[in-house]
Amino acid sequence: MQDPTRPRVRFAPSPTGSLHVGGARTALYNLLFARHTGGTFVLRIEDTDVERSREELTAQILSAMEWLGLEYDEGPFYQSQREDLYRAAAERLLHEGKAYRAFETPEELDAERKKAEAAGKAYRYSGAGRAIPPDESERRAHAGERHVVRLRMPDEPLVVDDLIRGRVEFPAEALDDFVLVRSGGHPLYHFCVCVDDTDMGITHVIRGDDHLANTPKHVALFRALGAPIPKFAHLGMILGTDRKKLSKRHGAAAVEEWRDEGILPEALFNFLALLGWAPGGDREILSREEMEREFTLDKVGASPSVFDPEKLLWMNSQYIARMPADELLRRSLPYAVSGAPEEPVALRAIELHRPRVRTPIEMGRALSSYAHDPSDYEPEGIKKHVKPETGRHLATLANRLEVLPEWTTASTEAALRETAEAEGVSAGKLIHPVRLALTGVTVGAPLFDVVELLGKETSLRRLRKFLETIPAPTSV
RNA sequence: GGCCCAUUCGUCUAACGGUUAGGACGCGGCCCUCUCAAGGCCGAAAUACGAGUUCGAUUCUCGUAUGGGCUACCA
Repeated sequence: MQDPTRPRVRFAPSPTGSLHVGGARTALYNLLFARHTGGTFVLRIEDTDVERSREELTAQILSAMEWLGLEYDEGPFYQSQREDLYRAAAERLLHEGKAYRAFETPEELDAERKKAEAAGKAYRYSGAGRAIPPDESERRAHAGERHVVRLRMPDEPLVVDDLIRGRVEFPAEALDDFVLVRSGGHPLYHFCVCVDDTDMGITHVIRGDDHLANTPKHVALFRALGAPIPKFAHLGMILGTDRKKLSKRHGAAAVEEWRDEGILPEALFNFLALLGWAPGGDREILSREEMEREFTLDKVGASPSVFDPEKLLWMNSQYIARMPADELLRRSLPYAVSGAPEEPVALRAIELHRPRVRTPIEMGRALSSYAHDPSDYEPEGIKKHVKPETGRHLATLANRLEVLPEWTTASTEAALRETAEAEGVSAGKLIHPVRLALTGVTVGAPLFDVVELLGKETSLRRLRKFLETIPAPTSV
């Protein structure tokens, strides 16, 4: 049963697209608010637009929410299954004279709108339906005449008390008698929202700024419904780097795209939480518990924020740095497409590469490099590090390594340095080509750690294979 | 067009009338170093503009500019 002293909030996506990061942030703030206050987080799917809503998109949104850790307490409720409720509410509003039927056709309305536009005036619905006596309205409806149901808006200004923006007043002239129910009988968005928020006992509406201008409609509706008016908190929009509302044009705008990029759910969660909210102090990396403990609406900012993928990636690397090795291994393994070494080696490789990767995808690649010999060598590296005498040096080194009694970071490094000295070159002259030989690339973990992890057999095999691909050792 | 919202380093943000305007990402430098990272230290970088109110404005008010949102029988 609903506890009247506990807040109830909701996230209400409409399944006309995948879960957008803006929507995810809204859901996240609702969740944090609910957890902080001991309230309840309800999920409601707004699928009243039968033309645009798609079932598979609902499933996609649900799975993205689960992945991100956006768990709800009640729902999902589907508006498409609650039409009786809306119908009854519309009936009641009609009965009480708070709403009325209007019989204009869409074409007539369109013409009026165009006329107003041409005259340079703001369009408003004529209000003709208001004047139709109830019995006539009833009769025409029963006769099957197509009509919509409109709300009778009050003539006074409507005030929205927003927890983030303060008091916002909307002049009465700006508000139209908007449509509650379409001529086909389908209830419309604003109507469903208010009926549902009332029915579900929603106490706080936390949503995007794009709904602020709709809020006076909702206030009027709640009043007409005789329902308590929830508190509102309108969040600033999330923008792309060009300061336009974030969308597909900006690249990844959907949660699952970031998932596919290798962003960890906890990193995205943390990043999104900080887009518009600052807990105070200088902290950037916060645990879920800390966020739940410290989240309050009064620390949420009103201005829009630009989504910065660069910072997200940094945050991801911070989570990678803090993750237990076995867990990081588990999460990276799916990306080790050409195999991974045995677990003991893999766990050590994790530690070696942890500070060098920003995603499990990169880690997976690093793991694979231990299981598979390089198939080619970075051309730039060859050019830079392979000199005429390099082959000879490497051959000498290989022979020396071959007879090493023990194979460790220290012993192999000593062997290489001794070789270099004997050949009269700096250690770097050997280190770089050896890295190229063993890994195929010029950058990576400290060489002798790699050598030890690879083991004697693999290291020597890769070294000799490399020797075959470069100019033959010149004789002394 | 009308209505509404927003405006601190390039970006995310702190500073609830008095601060050398703080932190983080990114950027540059130095240190560390076999490379690349990570890490440490240092640095450049902001109160959109104009009026008020006030002894004093990033902070309060009003205008301007810029950006955004809404203005459907979409959500």
